Amino acid sequence: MKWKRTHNCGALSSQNIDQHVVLMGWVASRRDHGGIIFIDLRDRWGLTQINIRPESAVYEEAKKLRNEWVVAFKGVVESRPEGMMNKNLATGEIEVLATELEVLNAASAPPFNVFAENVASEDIRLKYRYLDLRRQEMQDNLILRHRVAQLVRTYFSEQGFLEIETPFLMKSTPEGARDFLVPSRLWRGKFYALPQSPQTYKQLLMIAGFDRYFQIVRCFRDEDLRADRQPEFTQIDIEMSFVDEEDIFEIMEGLMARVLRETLDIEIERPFPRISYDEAMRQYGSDRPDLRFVLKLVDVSNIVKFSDFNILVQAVHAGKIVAGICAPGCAGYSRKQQDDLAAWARQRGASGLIAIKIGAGVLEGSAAKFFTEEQARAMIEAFDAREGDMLFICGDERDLTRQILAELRIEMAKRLGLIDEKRMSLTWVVDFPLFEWSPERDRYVALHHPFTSPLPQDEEKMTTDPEHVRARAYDLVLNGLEIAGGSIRISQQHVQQKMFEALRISPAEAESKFGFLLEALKYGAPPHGGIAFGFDRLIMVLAGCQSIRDVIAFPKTASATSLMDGAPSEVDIDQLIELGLQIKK
RNA sequence: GGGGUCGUGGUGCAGCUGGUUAGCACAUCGGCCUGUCAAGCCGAAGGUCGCGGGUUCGAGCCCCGUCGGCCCCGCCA
Repeated sequence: MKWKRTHNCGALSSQNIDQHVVLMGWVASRRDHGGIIFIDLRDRWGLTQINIRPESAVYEEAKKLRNEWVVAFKGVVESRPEGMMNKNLATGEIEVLATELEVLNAASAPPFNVFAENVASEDIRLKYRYLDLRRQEMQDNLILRHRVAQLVRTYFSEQGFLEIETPFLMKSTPEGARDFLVPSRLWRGKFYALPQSPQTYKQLLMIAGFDRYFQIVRCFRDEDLRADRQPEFTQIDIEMSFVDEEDIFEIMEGLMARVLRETLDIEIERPFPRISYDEAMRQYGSDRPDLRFVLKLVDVSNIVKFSDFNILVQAVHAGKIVAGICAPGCAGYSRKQQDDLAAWARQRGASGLIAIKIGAGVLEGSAAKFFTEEQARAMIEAFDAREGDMLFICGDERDLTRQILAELRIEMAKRLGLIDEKRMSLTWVVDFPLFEWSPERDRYVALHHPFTSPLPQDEEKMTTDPEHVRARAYDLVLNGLEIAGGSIRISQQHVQQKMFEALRISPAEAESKFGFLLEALKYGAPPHGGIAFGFDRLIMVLAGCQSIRDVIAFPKTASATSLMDGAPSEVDIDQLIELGLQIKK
């Protein structure tokens, strides 16, 4: 490198005309006219056009340049001729007339074009991730990610929070997701676990008196992947002392308002709406409803059960529910379209999907005959349906019905264009159940985690009626995506013990797994609670991406491998021996 | 663990109900061209269709298996 860079590729403008500059970067595009040659020089900050004239000393060498070569140009900033300015380019008013050129590194022809609109398939992109990351879109995503991370740090610091690091090598926790294990060399046969979240540590930090903690921290869960799930992902982890739900909501709403303002220039209304878990399930069939559109589920069991619609009457008598959604303007759906939707529903386990057209104040179609005039009116009223709408009705077990209608609700919203893509809809979902029955484990498990406080008025039901105990737990839902979740924690040891009892974790087991926390709770634990944001998911939404892989520099594939470096891989036998491990095939 | 979908020159795609030399664009290489901005024009090289097996006179196309990408269910306190 012969020279010092004076400017980056996005810095120059007509302010710099006549200045002598040195630019360094990658060749994004070469336009050789036989005489004059134009090079678009690219770096993180932008693109600057280099002009190489036939009479230039570097002309012959410049002819050899190819895409993605790394080069340095010395030259003079000139105004582009009248009519040759490029308004799409920040540096479009100027160009650099090259006087000297140094090839810093020639490059092989890249496996895909970095500077093109056609994006390579994802496996190729992942294999050559360092090239994929050169693309503008990926650069923008990671720059956005950085900006939000900085915002988060600034915001919480201003609010009196401390960023404190917690261990990555920790004790394996039995509840929840599968742990990634790390074998101990010094303690043969023993293992560390990578944290699924710093949950217990942040509670201990509250007990230690730090009062307000946050951390942007990596978490690890050995579960199957999805578009919004990676085996390692990043959380904004937060915990606060001497607070209740309101305090936490206020701080988090402040954070979201600021992030949305400073990234997307969106002013969000506060306080955010709240909906109970029960209501969410009833009205939307989901604990993370997308509220960018309405389209509520309506339970019509009480109307249908008096009709002559035998299948549905029987369903209600069998303890199932009959519910549906009203798809606006869909009365024109053909027989085939209806059948396809029914097949779609059956594929998801429904016994069927009944379509009922709405006429002028009456029901139409083959199902209409089962309803009296009065029942028909009641149906129309329940759905707030209008002429030309179509009801889609499902009659199955409560949870299944809701689940299918929840999916149908989203599917229809997409088809009918009911979703305003620009809108950011934030909602708190509150009053989650504390427990959930696990058929596999034949016991109750914590829906959130075993340190979640019950609602005080439900506390006595913990052992007698676990099903109906509500938790002081809350999720923040953004456009149908769970982006944060948290709870007020148990800060009293006797409640914590009751929790383990309800989960059928024996005192001995509780002692061995969580003894340190139980012990800590004895020594003056302040009331505390917190929340954690899925940082990748948040960035994904802000960036308008469909997958968190696009906002993570080096993500894994859906089968948890890294196509670039080949992880996971087999290891040297000596490494295994040292750890006292033997592979069983 | 299960379901779906995709897999064709370096890259992105096309390839009709199976039928002769597998097309197109970009990239690559060579030539021409002094104002482009994803430059243009002319030309060349480059694939046996992820892999294995089967059906057939004949398979990129059909069937089975397998590997890989992606999406979903289960799973994810």
